[in-house]
Amino acid sequence: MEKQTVTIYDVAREASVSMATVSRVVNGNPNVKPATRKKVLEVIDRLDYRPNAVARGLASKKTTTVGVIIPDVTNIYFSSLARGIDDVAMMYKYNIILTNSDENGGKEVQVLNTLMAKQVDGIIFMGNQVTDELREEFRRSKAPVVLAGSVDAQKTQPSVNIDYVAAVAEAVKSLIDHGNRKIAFVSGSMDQAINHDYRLKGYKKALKDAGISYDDKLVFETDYTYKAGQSLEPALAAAGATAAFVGDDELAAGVMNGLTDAGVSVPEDFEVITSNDTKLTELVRPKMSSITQPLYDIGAVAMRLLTKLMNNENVDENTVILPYGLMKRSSTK
Amino acid sequence: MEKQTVTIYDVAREASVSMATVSRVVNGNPNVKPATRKKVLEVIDRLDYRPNAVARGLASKKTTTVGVIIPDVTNIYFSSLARGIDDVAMMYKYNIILTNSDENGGKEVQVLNTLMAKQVDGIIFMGNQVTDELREEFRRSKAPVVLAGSVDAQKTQPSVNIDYVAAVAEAVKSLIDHGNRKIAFVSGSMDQAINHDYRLKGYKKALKDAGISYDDKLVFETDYTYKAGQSLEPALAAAGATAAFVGDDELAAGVMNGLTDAGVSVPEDFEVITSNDTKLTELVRPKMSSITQPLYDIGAVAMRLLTKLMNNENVDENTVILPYGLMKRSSTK
DNA sequence: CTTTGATGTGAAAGCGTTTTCAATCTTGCG
DNA sequence: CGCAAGATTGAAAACGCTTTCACATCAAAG
Repeated sequence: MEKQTVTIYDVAREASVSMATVSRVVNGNPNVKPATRKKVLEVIDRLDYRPNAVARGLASKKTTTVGVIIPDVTNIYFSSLARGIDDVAMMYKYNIILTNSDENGGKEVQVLNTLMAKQVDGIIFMGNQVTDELREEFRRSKAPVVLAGSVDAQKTQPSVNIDYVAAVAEAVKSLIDHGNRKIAFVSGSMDQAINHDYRLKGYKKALKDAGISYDDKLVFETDYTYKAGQSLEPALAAAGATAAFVGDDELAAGVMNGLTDAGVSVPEDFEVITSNDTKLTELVRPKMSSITQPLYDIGAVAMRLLTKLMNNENVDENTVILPYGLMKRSSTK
Repeated sequence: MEKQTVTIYDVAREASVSMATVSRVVNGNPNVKPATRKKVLEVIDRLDYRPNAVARGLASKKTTTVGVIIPDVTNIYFSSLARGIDDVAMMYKYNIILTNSDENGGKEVQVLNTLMAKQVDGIIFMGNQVTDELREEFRRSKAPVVLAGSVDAQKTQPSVNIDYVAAVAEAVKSLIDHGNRKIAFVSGSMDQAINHDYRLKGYKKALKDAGISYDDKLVFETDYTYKAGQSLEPALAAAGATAAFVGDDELAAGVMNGLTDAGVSVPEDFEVITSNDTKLTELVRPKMSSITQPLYDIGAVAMRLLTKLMNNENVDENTVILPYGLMKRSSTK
């Protein structure tokens, strides 16, 4: 006893009008006489008719769904963006197909292809390593692609970010202003544009402005995990660092706790400043000072931008830069 | 210059075979002569043909996408499940349409309807307040619905969980064993089945087993937020509690930090045990003791169960209970 | 009472696949 | 060599909706 689906045709028959008319009332097309509309609406209600979005998608070539590629939902930084994305997507009647990529190039390409096969109307990409292959896929896509909280050195795609260079420079400067000379730069893979082309650049700029020479012994390239941060203490000590700029909150929490566990007190003996201002900064003790970013908004604005692109509205600025700030909590003096 | 899409028909023409044959090779149907298959494959490659999943969905009545309703991606507990869901979904070639519900009944119903309109093949629901209306929608759905990490007192839907009653009872017992008599029960809304029908039941059981009488002054119904937990200290003190069982990790972190900030030392003066064993338990200091749950697996198993349901395979047990444990860290003696 | 320019409505052609069902080939065998 | 049983293929009908185009209707204008 498979449930019988009622189609637009059934409604048309019952209301003694054509499918076209039913389609019109369903889609809010104004060219329908009120009386007719009412009649159709009643039948729709009586039959509990629900339009089939797949058929609709095939006929109209619009699916009202967008693909979202995220490194890992489990990472609060990204899930915060995702939340912003989903909220405005819903606001504009879109749905989100969400897939985790682990920032794995091969997986990203594959996912991108299945998203395109599913005829998504647009794509939001998060991940900081836009390979040539990926770029090529973006280009081939008929659906617009916007990067959220993710940079591509070649700036070929629309994107929403903050000014990482300036933000990091400012954060590092604050550390310098507190008297630190040996400041560690702790972040993820240098293959990622955000680390290599932005954060590190900001770091170097701050050093240079203060007349401190750059020393790559102070640069720590690691995983974005709590554990990785936690086990960094010996290396940090060996390098003689007295402060650290960290590129991810979870990683920073690890660094800080590792330090604390080793008897180093933060911020007295060692200052830590992190990058993403997620909830985590408030959970740990001491609370972590951080660059602040409008996480939710980055996602929201990216999605909003995407809706414009999908509608072929013309947008004045393809790469939007949102404001950042610096929040002093207790992991810095 | 809109990109021209190549269809199955183009491939058929170029390969001088019928659409049916192309369809067969694309779908790996074995009834195709090897030579033909090769020829078609070559054309597909040359034309860079990519099947349109929407058309496929319409024709086959299968979309290979499942809907996932999540209270909030930003909550690590749920995003951990989501990660498990997505991974096995991908393993079985499904995609996930993810939507945040904020556990808001109205939104849930609405979302459920749009998911059904999009013809998802199945649905995974997270959220602990299955209203009658929701239950009715589930019933009406032709797509199977499984609950993940979420209970419905009426047990009408397939689900994957741990034994909350036993787990909480054990957790509370451990607190009792440490000499506590006044143990607070801190959790979310009592409207949620998981709190009212499971956790509280476990809590009462433990008390009863120990001959301690139940006192509803010790039950704190609040939001699942860090802030809510943090501001609970005065109330906890007023009630004379010396320990607390908390239903959510973020909330627990708030409780603990609130206590600490008020000069109460954990675990010496006050013990805290939490429920979800997310990353957060390790981030805070002291690290939080917790009930352990196979978060990722709950999601993964739920998705696996769903695949079976979608395939009409018959499953022996509709409600699967995964093992839990107790992890002693530093927030308990 | 005719003309005219909306305004409403319906017929039918897609949209790009899958899926019968029947037709056509091939084989193995006697 | 002839034939039944498979093995391969193709024709065409769905799938459920949107959209174009033409036709019918109607109120206002002349």
